[in-house]
Amino acid sequence: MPNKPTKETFVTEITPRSEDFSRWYLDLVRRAELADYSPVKGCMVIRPYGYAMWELIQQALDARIKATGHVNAYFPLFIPNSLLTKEAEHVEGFSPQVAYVTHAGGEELEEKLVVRPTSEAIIGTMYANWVQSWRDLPILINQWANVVRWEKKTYPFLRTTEFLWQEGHTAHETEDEAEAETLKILDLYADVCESVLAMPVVKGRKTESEKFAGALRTYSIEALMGDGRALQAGTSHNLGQNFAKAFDIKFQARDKSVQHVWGTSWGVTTRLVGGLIMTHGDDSGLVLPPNVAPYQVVIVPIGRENWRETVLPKALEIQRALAGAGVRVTLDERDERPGWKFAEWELRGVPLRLEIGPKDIEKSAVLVARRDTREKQSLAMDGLPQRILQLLEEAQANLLQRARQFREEHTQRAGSYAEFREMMEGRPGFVIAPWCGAADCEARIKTDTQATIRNMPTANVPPGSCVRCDNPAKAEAWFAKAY
RNA sequence: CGGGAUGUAGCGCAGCCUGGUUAGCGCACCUGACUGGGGGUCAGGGGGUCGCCGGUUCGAAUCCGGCCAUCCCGACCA
Repeated sequence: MPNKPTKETFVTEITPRSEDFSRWYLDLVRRAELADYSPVKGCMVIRPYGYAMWELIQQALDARIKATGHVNAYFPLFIPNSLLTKEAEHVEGFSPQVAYVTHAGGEELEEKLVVRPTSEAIIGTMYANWVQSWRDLPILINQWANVVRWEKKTYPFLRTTEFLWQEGHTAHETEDEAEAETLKILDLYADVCESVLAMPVVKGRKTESEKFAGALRTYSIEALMGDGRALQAGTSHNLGQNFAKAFDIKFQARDKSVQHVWGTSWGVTTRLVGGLIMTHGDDSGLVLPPNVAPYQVVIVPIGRENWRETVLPKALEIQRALAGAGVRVTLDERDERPGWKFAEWELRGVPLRLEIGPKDIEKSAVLVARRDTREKQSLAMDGLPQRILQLLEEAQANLLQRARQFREEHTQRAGSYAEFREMMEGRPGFVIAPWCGAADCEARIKTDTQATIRNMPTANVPPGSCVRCDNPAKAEAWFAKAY
């Protein structure tokens, strides 16, 4: 049922966040035209507005990946099945999710092809040909690609059968270098999340049971969504020599010995778009940080029947001035009522709305409404672009600050298991607790509370015993119910 | 893949139990007029193989069977 518009929400047709977070999210994805369901099960269409957000994330990430010495390349979508099966743990981990091509060209293929769920196998195979000497290292390659993982349960952006991502694959001379690379990328991801998406993340190491199939160690960044559930926003893996041994990636070292390379791989996906929605959105719709807003400013002309003659020229002038200052700006000159346009652009999360009407022109001013705070103020036309840039920065900073505060308010420390369970049943969020390191303890906690260890931010061993058993603690773990 | 629910216009739904003219409502959409600083009003209009296949019947959106899809809850995942 459509909701009555109120002063607070202004928007119809979106389930209130507090009423049903999941429906709110799905309504928003559809109404803001970010994505649409497709005829293919589990596969969504990313619509232009949603794709524009992904493109901005790509640009920010790509620039940072290149600035740290990596280069882009492209590897095939299809992988011969025999290659995928070379690394035992890797196959075992991925086989339930793999899609195969068995027929092509009107015939059954001699060897079925895997539609890549990730590219370690094909890239490792190529690296084996490319590496001879320590002088060939490191190899620092990234690719932007689509991958397919057959999922039982799908959800727009957060979990779809086909998704877009970037995957970096590097090969190094030493273990230390590979570990440094793994952590460097983790920092890079965290920086993009915080400075571009205004989405604070917790960096840490994954447990054995949650690590990437075939990796030595997996690190992740974890964000907290508006409903108190955690979202894995990116992963970085130290592959050790596992894939090098499986794919025979060897080099002659400085000391003349022949050794296997040390590998890493790392990725973030279109899931980030979902994370963005769930971090900042409200009952009126999306709230976009300026750095990922396809439009940072929308200009809405206000006026009487002849506004096209009286107001539009001024609006166009402002548009040109802002565009000239590097602002992504659009002018809404559709023949709709202003109030309707306000609601529509709020739904789409545009950070700043400029209202320009006869009254403003008279005062040589313009009315600015902020999406993040809903504050309105009149600004002089003089020096407007500089003031707008300043407001965009303020909005960006405010959103990060607000999200940080939300996370802090939803992060607790548990001393006992009783307390832990109570916290997990009560207000959702992160619970920090000492853990003994045993997989069965971890599994038991999941059965009892649905919470999993998201990651372990430090290598420090906390004093005392495991939150669930009496064994000494080996790590401080961040628990949460996760997407 | 197990348990529950739902498929009727782009979206949200009524009609089904108790079969029977032309399948209806709200929003959205199209045309026109008046409007225009927070989702306006009026008038006119377009849009449906009632998820698919089969059965029962003189007659099926409605009853029966099968299939498919989607959503919610549990086991796997970025």
